[in-house]
Amino acid sequence: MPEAHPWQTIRHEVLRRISERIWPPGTLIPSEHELAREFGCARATVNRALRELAEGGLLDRRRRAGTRVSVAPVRKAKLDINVIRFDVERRGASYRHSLIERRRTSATEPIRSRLKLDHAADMLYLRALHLADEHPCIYEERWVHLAVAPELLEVDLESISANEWLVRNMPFSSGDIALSAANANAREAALLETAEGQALFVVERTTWQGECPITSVRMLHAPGFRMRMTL
Amino acid sequence: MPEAHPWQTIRHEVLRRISERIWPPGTLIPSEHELAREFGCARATVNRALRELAEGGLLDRRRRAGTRVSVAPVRKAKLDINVIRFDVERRGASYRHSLIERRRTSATEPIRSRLKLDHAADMLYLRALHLADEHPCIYEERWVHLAVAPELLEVDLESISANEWLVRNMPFSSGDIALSAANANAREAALLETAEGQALFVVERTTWQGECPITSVRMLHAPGFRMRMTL
DNA sequence: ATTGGAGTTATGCATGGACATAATCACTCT
DNA sequence: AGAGTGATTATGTCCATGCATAACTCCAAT
Repeated sequence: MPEAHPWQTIRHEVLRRISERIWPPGTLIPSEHELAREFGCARATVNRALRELAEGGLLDRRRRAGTRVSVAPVRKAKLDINVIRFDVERRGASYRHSLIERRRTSATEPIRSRLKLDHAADMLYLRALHLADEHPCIYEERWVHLAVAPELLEVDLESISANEWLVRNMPFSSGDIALSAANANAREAALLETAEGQALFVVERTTWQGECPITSVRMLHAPGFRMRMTL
Repeated sequence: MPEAHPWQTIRHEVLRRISERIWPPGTLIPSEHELAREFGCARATVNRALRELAEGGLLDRRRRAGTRVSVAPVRKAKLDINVIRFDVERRGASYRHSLIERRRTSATEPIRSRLKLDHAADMLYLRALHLADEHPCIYEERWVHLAVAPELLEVDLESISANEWLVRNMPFSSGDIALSAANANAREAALLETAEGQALFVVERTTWQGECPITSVRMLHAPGFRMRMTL
Protein backbone atom coordinates (compact mmCIF):
# COMPACT_ATOMS: atom_id res chain seq x y z
CA MET A 1 0.00 0.00 0.00
CA PRO A 2 1.61 3.21 -1.16
CA GLU A 3 -0.55 5.37 1.14
CA ALA A 4 1.32 5.19 4.39
CA HIS A 5 0.29 8.57 5.68
CA PRO A 6 -3.23 9.47 6.73
CA TRP A 7 -3.34 12.69 4.71
CA GLN A 8 -2.44 10.79 1.55
CA THR A 9 -5.07 8.19 2.29
CA ILE A 10 -7.64 10.94 2.66
CA ARG A 11 -6.53 12.68 -0.54
CA HIS A 12 -6.79 9.39 -2.39
CA GLU A 13 -10.23 8.64 -0.99
CA VAL A 14 -11.58 12.10 -1.81
CA LEU A 15 -10.12 11.83 -5.31
CA ARG A 16 -11.88 8.49 -5.70
CA ARG A 17 -15.21 9.97 -4.64
CA ILE A 18 -14.77 12.75 -7.18
CA SER A 19 -13.68 10.61 -10.10
CA GLU A 20 -16.32 7.96 -9.46
CA ARG A 21 -18.88 10.75 -9.30
CA ILE A 22 -19.99 9.89 -5.80
CA TRP A 23 -19.47 13.63 -5.42
CA PRO A 24 -20.27 14.95 -8.92
CA PRO A 25 -19.01 18.34 -10.10
CA GLY A 26 -20.62 21.15 -8.15
CA THR A 27 -21.25 19.10 -5.02
CA LEU A 28 -20.68 20.75 -1.68
CA ILE A 29 -18.60 18.18 0.14
CA PRO A 30 -18.63 17.67 3.93
CA SER A 31 -16.78 20.22 6.03
CA GLU A 32 -13.29 19.58 7.34
CA HIS A 33 -14.78 18.92 10.76
CA GLU A 34 -17.11 16.26 9.44
CA LEU A 35 -14.41 14.60 7.35
CA ALA A 36 -12.06 14.66 10.34
CA ARG A 37 -14.72 12.84 12.31
CA GLU A 38 -15.33 10.38 9.50
CA PHE A 39 -11.65 9.54 9.04
CA GLY A 40 -10.89 9.73 12.74
CA CYS A 41 -8.12 12.29 12.45
CA ALA A 42 -7.39 15.93 13.20
CA ARG A 43 -8.84 18.71 11.09
CA ALA A 44 -5.35 19.79 10.05
CA THR A 45 -4.86 16.42 8.40
CA VAL A 46 -8.03 16.76 6.35
CA ASN A 47 -6.99 20.32 5.54
CA ARG A 48 -3.67 19.14 4.14
CA ALA A 49 -5.40 16.63 1.86
CA LEU A 50 -8.07 19.05 0.62
CA ARG A 51 -5.58 21.86 0.12
CA GLU A 52 -3.49 19.69 -2.18
CA LEU A 53 -6.51 18.76 -4.25
CA ALA A 54 -7.56 22.41 -4.41
CA GLU A 55 -4.07 23.38 -5.60
CA GLY A 56 -4.45 20.80 -8.36
CA GLY A 57 -7.65 22.55 -9.41
CA LEU A 58 -10.04 19.74 -8.51
CA LEU A 59 -11.74 21.47 -5.60
CA ASP A 60 -12.91 25.04 -5.04
CA ARG A 61 -12.63 26.19 -1.47
CA ARG A 62 -14.00 29.38 0.03
CA ARG A 63 -14.28 30.44 3.62
CA ARG A 64 -17.64 29.96 5.12
CA ALA A 65 -19.01 28.78 1.78
CA GLY A 66 -17.33 25.41 2.09
CA THR A 67 -15.58 23.11 -0.37
CA ARG A 68 -17.11 22.06 -3.66
CA VAL A 69 -16.02 19.86 -6.51
CA SER A 70 -14.92 22.08 -9.41
CA VAL A 71 -17.47 22.37 -12.20
CA ALA A 72 -14.94 23.16 -14.93
CA PRO A 73 -11.62 22.35 -13.33
CA VAL A 74 -8.59 24.34 -14.35
CA ARG A 75 -6.11 21.54 -14.05
CA LYS A 76 -2.52 22.35 -13.22
CA ALA A 77 0.15 20.49 -15.11
CA LYS A 78 3.67 20.51 -13.78
CA LEU A 79 6.60 20.82 -16.11
CA ASP A 80 10.16 20.09 -15.03
CA ILE A 81 12.72 22.57 -16.28
CA ASN A 82 16.09 20.90 -16.21
CA VAL A 83 19.60 21.64 -17.40
CA ILE A 84 19.76 20.66 -21.07
CA ARG A 85 22.76 18.38 -20.55
CA PHE A 86 20.83 16.32 -17.99
CA ASP A 87 17.86 15.94 -20.32
CA VAL A 88 20.12 14.66 -23.06
CA GLU A 89 22.08 12.31 -20.82
CA ARG A 90 18.92 10.94 -19.24
CA ARG A 91 17.87 9.80 -22.72
CA GLY A 92 21.13 7.86 -22.84
CA ALA A 93 22.86 10.11 -25.36
CA SER A 94 26.23 11.81 -25.09
CA TYR A 95 26.10 15.56 -24.67
CA ARG A 96 28.22 18.22 -26.29
CA HIS A 97 27.69 21.89 -26.93
CA SER A 98 29.34 24.32 -29.24
CA LEU A 99 29.58 28.08 -28.96
CA ILE A 100 28.86 29.78 -32.25
CA GLU A 101 29.08 33.42 -31.30
CA ARG A 102 29.97 35.40 -28.20
CA ARG A 103 29.68 39.18 -28.38
CA ARG A 104 29.61 41.88 -25.76
CA THR A 105 27.17 44.55 -26.80
CA SER A 106 24.38 46.74 -25.57
CA ALA A 107 20.78 45.61 -25.55
CA THR A 108 18.81 46.12 -28.74
CA GLU A 109 15.36 47.62 -28.57
CA PRO A 110 13.27 44.42 -28.61
CA ILE A 111 15.42 42.91 -25.86
CA ARG A 112 15.24 46.07 -23.81
CA SER A 113 11.48 45.95 -23.81
CA ARG A 114 11.34 42.24 -23.11
CA LEU A 115 13.64 42.69 -20.11
CA LYS A 116 11.93 45.92 -19.06
CA LEU A 117 15.23 47.80 -19.15
CA ASP A 118 14.99 51.49 -19.91
CA HIS A 119 18.70 52.04 -20.62
CA ALA A 120 21.02 50.39 -23.10
CA ALA A 121 22.40 47.85 -20.65
CA ASP A 122 25.73 46.08 -21.06
CA MET A 123 24.90 42.59 -22.33
CA LEU A 124 26.53 39.39 -23.48
CA TYR A 125 24.97 37.97 -26.63
CA LEU A 126 25.53 34.26 -27.16
CA ARG A 127 24.59 31.78 -29.85
CA ALA A 128 25.17 28.12 -29.13
CA LEU A 129 24.26 24.66 -30.30
CA HIS A 130 23.49 21.71 -28.03
CA LEU A 131 24.19 18.27 -29.47
CA ALA A 132 23.03 14.81 -28.49
CA ASP A 133 25.22 12.01 -29.89
CA GLU A 134 26.73 14.66 -32.19
CA HIS A 135 23.33 15.50 -33.69
CA PRO A 136 22.14 19.06 -33.08
CA CYS A 137 19.12 19.09 -30.79
CA ILE A 138 18.80 22.69 -29.65
CA TYR A 139 19.97 25.98 -31.07
CA GLU A 140 19.85 28.84 -28.62
CA GLU A 141 20.18 32.61 -28.83
CA ARG A 142 20.75 34.23 -25.47
CA TRP A 143 21.12 37.64 -23.91
CA VAL A 144 22.72 37.89 -20.48
CA HIS A 145 22.51 41.02 -18.34
CA LEU A 146 26.13 41.62 -17.34
CA ALA A 147 25.29 43.97 -14.49
CA VAL A 148 23.79 40.95 -12.73
CA ALA A 149 26.19 38.25 -13.86
CA PRO A 150 29.58 39.93 -14.51
CA GLU A 151 31.44 36.72 -13.58
CA LEU A 152 30.15 35.15 -16.78
CA LEU A 153 32.77 37.19 -18.69
CA GLU A 154 35.49 35.12 -17.05
CA VAL A 155 33.83 31.78 -17.74
CA ASP A 156 35.06 29.49 -20.51
CA LEU A 157 31.79 28.96 -22.33
CA GLU A 158 33.34 26.25 -24.49
CA SER A 159 33.69 23.91 -21.52
CA ILE A 160 30.46 24.72 -19.72
CA SER A 161 27.31 25.93 -21.46
CA ALA A 162 25.86 29.27 -20.45
CA ASN A 163 22.67 27.39 -19.71
CA GLU A 164 24.37 25.24 -17.12
CA TRP A 165 26.57 27.98 -15.66
CA LEU A 166 23.60 30.25 -15.14
CA VAL A 167 21.43 27.57 -13.58
CA ARG A 168 24.21 26.65 -11.18
CA ASN A 169 25.40 30.14 -10.34
CA MET A 170 22.50 32.52 -10.78
CA PRO A 171 19.55 31.27 -8.75
CA PHE A 172 16.55 33.16 -9.95
CA SER A 173 13.45 34.09 -8.06
CA SER A 174 11.01 34.07 -10.95
CA GLY A 175 10.75 33.46 -14.64
CA ASP A 176 8.35 33.27 -17.51
CA ILE A 177 8.20 30.81 -20.36
CA ALA A 178 6.46 30.98 -23.70
CA LEU A 179 6.11 27.96 -25.97
CA SER A 180 5.34 28.25 -29.65
CA ALA A 181 6.06 26.85 -33.10
CA ALA A 182 8.01 28.54 -35.90
CA ASN A 183 9.27 27.71 -39.37
CA ALA A 184 13.04 27.34 -39.61
CA ASN A 185 14.77 30.04 -41.63
CA ALA A 186 17.78 29.17 -43.77
CA ARG A 187 20.37 29.76 -41.07
CA GLU A 188 18.45 27.90 -38.39
CA ALA A 189 17.79 25.01 -40.73
CA ALA A 190 21.48 24.71 -41.55
CA LEU A 191 22.48 24.70 -37.88
CA LEU A 192 19.89 22.11 -36.94
CA GLU A 193 20.64 20.04 -40.05
CA THR A 194 17.11 20.17 -41.33
CA ALA A 195 15.21 21.78 -44.17
CA GLU A 196 14.21 25.41 -44.41
CA GLY A 197 10.56 25.84 -43.43
CA GLN A 198 10.63 22.84 -41.09
CA ALA A 199 8.38 23.36 -38.06
CA LEU A 200 10.47 23.91 -34.92
CA PHE A 201 9.41 23.87 -31.31
CA VAL A 202 10.39 27.17 -29.71
CA VAL A 203 10.94 27.87 -26.03
CA GLU A 204 11.47 31.46 -24.94
CA ARG A 205 12.44 31.96 -21.33
CA THR A 206 13.27 35.02 -19.30
CA THR A 207 14.47 34.80 -15.72
CA TRP A 208 14.58 37.43 -13.02
CA GLN A 209 16.21 38.05 -9.70
CA GLY A 210 13.56 40.09 -8.00
CA GLU A 211 12.98 43.05 -10.33
CA CYS A 212 16.26 42.63 -12.16
CA PRO A 213 16.38 40.57 -15.39
CA ILE A 214 19.17 37.99 -15.60
CA THR A 215 18.84 36.33 -18.99
CA SER A 216 16.50 35.86 -21.87
CA VAL A 217 16.88 32.94 -24.21
CA ARG A 218 15.19 31.62 -27.34
CA MET A 219 15.69 27.91 -27.88
CA LEU A 220 14.83 26.18 -31.13
CA HIS A 221 14.39 22.45 -30.84
CA ALA A 222 15.25 20.09 -33.66
CA PRO A 223 12.33 18.40 -35.44
CA GLY A 224 10.85 15.47 -33.55
CA PHE A 225 11.21 17.09 -30.16
CA ARG A 226 8.29 16.54 -27.80
CA MET A 227 7.88 18.18 -24.45
CA ARG A 228 6.05 15.87 -22.09
CA MET A 229 4.21 16.55 -18.90
CA THR A 230 1.64 14.92 -16.68
CA LEU A 231 -1.30 16.21 -14.74
CA MET B 1 2.87 44.41 2.26
CA PRO B 2 1.51 41.46 0.31
CA GLU B 3 2.91 38.93 2.82
CA ALA B 4 0.21 38.89 5.45
CA HIS B 5 0.90 35.37 6.70
CA PRO B 6 4.03 34.32 8.56
CA TRP B 7 4.72 31.29 6.39
CA GLN B 8 4.62 33.44 3.25
CA THR B 9 6.97 35.93 4.86
CA ILE B 10 9.37 33.12 5.66
CA ARG B 11 9.14 31.63 2.18
CA HIS B 12 9.85 35.04 0.71
CA GLU B 13 12.81 35.65 2.99
CA VAL B 14 14.35 32.25 2.32
CA LEU B 15 13.86 32.78 -1.41
CA ARG B 16 15.63 36.13 -1.08
CA ARG B 17 18.58 34.56 0.71
CA ILE B 18 18.86 31.95 -2.03
CA SER B 19 18.53 34.29 -4.99
CA GLU B 20 20.88 36.88 -3.51
CA ARG B 21 23.37 34.11 -2.86
CA ILE B 22 23.50 34.68 0.87
CA TRP B 23 22.95 30.93 0.82
CA PRO B 24 24.65 29.86 -2.44
CA PRO B 25 23.78 26.59 -4.19
CA GLY B 26 24.83 23.60 -2.12
CA THR B 27 24.59 25.39 1.22
CA LEU B 28 23.17 23.49 4.15
CA ILE B 29 20.68 25.96 5.54
CA PRO B 30 19.75 26.19 9.23
CA SER B 31 17.43 23.54 10.60
CA GLU B 32 13.72 24.12 11.00
CA HIS B 33 14.28 24.50 14.75
CA GLU B 34 16.83 27.24 14.25
CA LEU B 35 14.75 29.07 11.67
CA ALA B 36 11.70 28.82 13.91
CA ARG B 37 13.72 30.46 16.66
CA GLU B 38 15.01 33.12 14.27
CA PHE B 39 11.57 34.02 12.93
CA GLY B 40 9.90 33.60 16.29
CA CYS B 41 7.32 31.09 15.10
CA ALA B 42 6.46 27.41 15.37
CA ARG B 43 8.44 24.79 13.51
CA ALA B 44 5.34 23.79 11.55
CA THR B 45 5.25 27.27 10.04
CA VAL B 46 8.86 27.05 8.88
CA ASN B 47 8.09 23.56 7.59
CA ARG B 48 5.23 24.87 5.48
CA ALA B 49 7.48 27.51 3.89
CA LEU B 50 10.40 25.17 3.22
CA ARG B 51 8.14 22.43 1.89
CA GLU B 52 6.70 24.78 -0.71
CA LEU B 53 10.15 25.85 -1.84
CA ALA B 54 11.24 22.22 -2.01
CA GLU B 55 8.20 21.37 -4.13
CA GLY B 56 9.26 24.14 -6.49
CA GLY B 57 12.64 22.45 -6.82
CA LEU B 58 14.68 25.15 -5.10
CA LEU B 59 15.58 23.16 -2.00
CA ASP B 60 16.59 19.55 -1.43
CA ARG B 61 15.37 18.14 1.85
CA ARG B 62 16.26 14.83 3.43
CA ARG B 63 15.58 13.58 6.88
CA ARG B 64 18.46 13.88 9.24
CA ALA B 65 20.64 15.24 6.41
CA GLY B 66 18.96 18.63 6.55
CA THR B 67 17.94 21.11 3.89
CA ARG B 68 20.28 22.34 1.17
CA VAL B 69 19.94 24.80 -1.67
CA SER B 70 19.66 22.84 -4.92
CA VAL B 71 22.86 22.78 -6.96
CA ALA B 72 21.20 22.26 -10.32
CA PRO B 73 17.59 22.98 -9.55
CA VAL B 74 14.92 21.19 -11.53
CA ARG B 75 12.45 24.02 -11.50
CA LYS B 76 8.79 23.20 -11.75
CA ALA B 77 6.65 25.35 -13.97
CA LYS B 78 2.91 25.22 -13.57
CA LEU B 79 0.66 25.27 -16.57
CA ASP B 80 -3.06 25.89 -16.33
CA ILE B 81 -5.18 23.61 -18.50
CA ASN B 82 -8.49 25.28 -19.05
CA VAL B 83 -11.58 24.73 -21.14
CA ILE B 84 -10.84 26.19 -24.57
CA ARG B 85 -13.92 28.41 -24.52
CA PHE B 86 -12.73 30.10 -21.32
CA ASP B 87 -9.30 30.75 -22.76
CA VAL B 88 -10.83 32.40 -25.79
CA GLU B 89 -13.33 34.46 -23.83
CA ARG B 90 -10.70 35.57 -21.34
CA ARG B 91 -8.85 37.15 -24.26
CA GLY B 92 -12.01 39.14 -24.93
CA ALA B 93 -13.01 37.27 -28.07
CA SER B 94 -16.29 35.58 -28.86
CA TYR B 95 -16.18 31.80 -28.94
CA ARG B 96 -17.76 29.41 -31.35
CA HIS B 97 -17.01 25.86 -32.32
CA SER B 98 -17.98 23.80 -35.27
CA LEU B 99 -18.21 20.04 -35.54
CA ILE B 100 -16.65 18.78 -38.76
CA GLU B 101 -17.03 15.06 -38.36
CA ARG B 102 -18.65 12.68 -35.90
CA ARG B 103 -18.24 8.99 -36.47
CA ARG B 104 -18.78 5.95 -34.31
CA THR B 105 -16.11 3.40 -35.06
CA SER B 106 -13.68 1.03 -33.46
CA ALA B 107 -10.22 2.07 -32.38
CA THR B 108 -7.50 1.98 -35.02
CA GLU B 109 -4.19 0.41 -34.18
CA PRO B 110 -2.21 3.55 -33.29
CA ILE B 111 -5.00 4.72 -30.99
CA ARG B 112 -5.29 1.31 -29.39
CA SER B 113 -1.64 1.36 -28.44
CA ARG B 114 -1.75 4.95 -27.24
CA LEU B 115 -4.71 4.13 -25.00
CA LYS B 116 -3.25 0.76 -23.99
CA LEU B 117 -6.39 -1.03 -25.14
CA ASP B 118 -5.93 -4.60 -26.31
CA HIS B 119 -9.31 -4.98 -28.00
CA ALA B 120 -10.97 -2.97 -30.74
CA ALA B 121 -12.97 -0.78 -28.40
CA ASP B 122 -16.12 1.09 -29.38
CA MET B 123 -15.07 4.70 -29.94
CA LEU B 124 -16.42 8.05 -31.03
CA TYR B 125 -14.15 9.86 -33.47
CA LEU B 126 -14.62 13.62 -33.63
CA ARG B 127 -13.09 16.42 -35.65
CA ALA B 128 -13.91 19.99 -34.64
CA LEU B 129 -12.81 23.55 -35.06
CA HIS B 130 -12.69 26.14 -32.31
CA LEU B 131 -13.09 29.74 -33.42
CA ALA B 132 -12.28 33.04 -31.73
CA ASP B 133 -14.12 36.01 -33.23
CA GLU B 134 -14.95 33.73 -36.18
CA HIS B 135 -11.26 33.05 -36.88
CA PRO B 136 -10.18 29.43 -36.49
CA CYS B 137 -7.82 29.06 -33.54
CA ILE B 138 -7.71 25.33 -32.83
CA TYR B 139 -8.43 22.27 -34.92
CA GLU B 140 -8.87 19.10 -32.91
CA GLU B 141 -9.07 15.42 -33.69
CA ARG B 142 -10.41 13.36 -30.82
CA TRP B 143 -11.10 9.76 -29.86
CA VAL B 144 -13.49 9.08 -27.01
CA HIS B 145 -13.77 5.70 -25.32
CA LEU B 146 -17.52 5.03 -25.32
CA ALA B 147 -17.35 2.30 -22.70
CA VAL B 148 -16.41 5.02 -20.22
CA ALA B 149 -18.52 7.88 -21.56
CA PRO B 150 -21.59 6.34 -23.25
CA GLU B 151 -23.70 9.43 -22.39
CA LEU B 152 -21.68 11.40 -24.94
CA LEU B 153 -23.69 9.67 -27.71
CA GLU B 154 -26.80 11.55 -26.54
CA VAL B 155 -25.07 14.93 -26.36
CA ASP B 156 -25.62 17.58 -29.00
CA LEU B 157 -22.02 18.32 -29.86
CA GLU B 158 -23.01 21.32 -31.94
CA SER B 159 -24.12 23.23 -28.88
CA ILE B 160 -21.44 22.14 -26.45
CA SER B 161 -17.95 21.12 -27.51
CA ALA B 162 -16.72 17.65 -26.62
CA ASN B 163 -13.85 19.37 -24.86
CA GLU B 164 -16.19 21.16 -22.51
CA TRP B 165 -18.62 18.29 -22.02
CA LEU B 166 -15.83 15.92 -21.07
CA VAL B 167 -14.21 18.34 -18.66
CA ARG B 168 -17.53 18.96 -16.96
CA ASN B 169 -18.82 15.42 -16.89
CA MET B 170 -15.82 13.13 -16.77
CA PRO B 171 -13.66 14.18 -13.86
CA PHE B 172 -10.43 12.43 -14.64
CA SER B 173 -7.78 11.42 -12.21
CA SER B 174 -4.71 11.63 -14.43
CA GLY B 175 -3.47 12.55 -17.87
CA ASP B 176 -0.41 13.09 -19.96
CA ILE B 177 0.38 15.89 -22.34
CA ALA B 178 2.90 16.16 -25.14
CA LEU B 179 3.74 19.44 -26.84
CA SER B 180 5.42 19.63 -30.22
CA ALA B 181 5.57 21.47 -33.53
CA ALA B 182 4.40 20.23 -36.92
CA ASN B 183 4.01 21.54 -40.45
CA ALA B 184 0.42 21.99 -41.58
CA ASN B 185 -0.69 19.61 -44.30
CA ALA B 186 -3.08 20.79 -47.00
CA ARG B 187 -6.24 19.88 -45.12
CA GLU B 188 -5.09 21.33 -41.83
CA ALA B 189 -3.94 24.52 -43.52
CA ALA B 190 -7.32 24.96 -45.17
CA LEU B 191 -9.20 24.50 -41.92
CA LEU B 192 -6.97 26.91 -40.01
CA GLU B 193 -6.97 29.38 -42.92
CA THR B 194 -3.23 29.39 -43.29
CA ALA B 195 -0.65 28.14 -45.75
CA GLU B 196 0.46 24.56 -46.20
CA GLY B 197 3.75 23.94 -44.42
CA GLN B 198 3.04 26.61 -41.79
CA ALA B 199 4.49 25.65 -38.41
CA LEU B 200 1.70 24.71 -35.99
CA PHE B 201 1.81 24.24 -32.25
CA VAL B 202 0.53 20.77 -31.39
CA VAL B 203 -0.91 19.61 -28.09
CA GLU B 204 -1.62 15.91 -27.65
CA ARG B 205 -3.43 14.94 -24.50
CA THR B 206 -4.68 11.63 -23.17
CA THR B 207 -6.74 11.41 -20.02
CA TRP B 208 -7.47 8.45 -17.79
CA GLN B 209 -9.87 7.50 -15.08
CA GLY B 210 -7.70 5.23 -13.02
CA GLU B 211 -6.54 2.55 -15.46
CA CYS B 212 -9.23 3.22 -18.00
CA PRO B 213 -8.58 5.65 -20.88
CA ILE B 214 -11.26 8.28 -21.47
CA THR B 215 -10.15 10.36 -24.41
CA SER B 216 -7.15 11.19 -26.55
CA VAL B 217 -7.00 14.41 -28.51
CA ARG B 218 -4.62 16.12 -30.91
CA MET B 219 -5.06 19.88 -31.06
CA LEU B 220 -3.44 22.01 -33.74
CA HIS B 221 -3.16 25.67 -32.85
CA ALA B 222 -3.33 28.41 -35.44
CA PRO B 223 -0.09 30.28 -36.22
CA GLY B 224 0.84 32.88 -33.65
CA PHE B 225 -0.32 30.84 -30.69
CA ARG B 226 1.90 31.04 -27.65
CA MET B 227 1.49 28.97 -24.53
CA ARG B 228 2.66 30.95 -21.52
CA MET B 229 3.62 29.83 -18.08
CA THR B 230 5.55 31.12 -15.12
CA LEU B 231 7.99 29.56 -12.75
C1' DA C 1 39.46 -3.22 7.02
C1' DT C 2 34.88 -4.12 7.11
C1' DT C 3 30.63 -4.85 9.28
C1' DG C 4 27.06 -3.99 12.47
C1' DG C 5 24.80 -1.78 15.94
C1' DA C 6 23.55 2.35 19.11
C1' DG C 7 22.95 7.01 19.60
C1' DT C 8 21.83 11.38 17.67
C1' DT C 9 19.50 14.58 14.88
C1' DA C 10 16.61 16.82 11.15
C1' DT C 11 12.74 16.32 8.75
C1' DG C 12 7.78 14.31 8.08
C1' DC C 13 3.65 13.90 9.95
C1' DA C 14 -0.07 14.08 13.33
C1' DT C 15 -2.70 16.08 17.25
C1' DG C 16 -5.76 19.40 19.51
C1' DG C 17 -6.42 23.70 20.48
C1' DA C 18 -6.87 28.57 19.20
C1' DC C 19 -7.82 32.89 16.73
C1' DA C 20 -8.58 35.35 12.16
C1' DT C 21 -11.23 36.07 8.20
C1' DA C 22 -14.74 35.82 4.94
C1' DA C 23 -19.25 34.68 3.46
C1' DT C 24 -23.78 33.69 4.51
C1' DC C 25 -28.06 33.88 7.13
C1' DA C 26 -31.53 35.76 10.09
C1' DC C 27 -33.25 39.50 12.09
C1' DT C 28 -34.45 44.27 13.02
C1' DC C 29 -35.23 48.91 12.03
C1' DT C 30 -36.45 52.34 8.87
C1' DA D 1 -39.56 46.23 0.71
C1' DG D 2 -34.97 47.30 1.56
C1' DA D 3 -30.94 48.41 4.15
C1' DG D 4 -28.15 47.65 7.80
C1' DT D 5 -26.47 44.60 11.67
C1' DG D 6 -24.99 40.91 14.22
C1' DA D 7 -24.70 35.75 14.73
C1' DT D 8 -23.10 31.76 12.63
C1' DT D 9 -20.00 28.85 10.30
C1' DA D 10 -16.27 26.89 7.24
C1' DT D 11 -11.92 27.65 5.93
C1' DG D 12 -7.03 29.72 6.68
C1' DT D 13 -3.54 29.94 9.57
C1' DC D 14 -1.00 29.46 13.72
C1' DC D 15 1.10 27.27 17.96
C1' DA D 16 3.18 23.76 21.09
C1' DT D 17 4.02 19.25 21.41
C1' DG D 18 4.92 14.61 20.32
C1' DC D 19 6.08 10.39 17.82
C1' DA D 20 7.95 8.24 13.46
C1' DT D 21 11.46 7.68 10.27
C1' DA D 22 15.59 8.26 7.74
C1' DA D 23 20.32 9.07 7.71
C1' DC D 24 24.56 10.39 9.64
C1' DT D 25 28.40 9.55 13.28
C1' DC D 26 31.02 6.84 15.90
C1' DC D 27 32.51 2.95 18.21
C1' DA D 28 33.07 -1.87 18.96
C1' DA D 29 33.34 -6.57 17.37
C1' DT D 30 34.58 -9.64 13.97
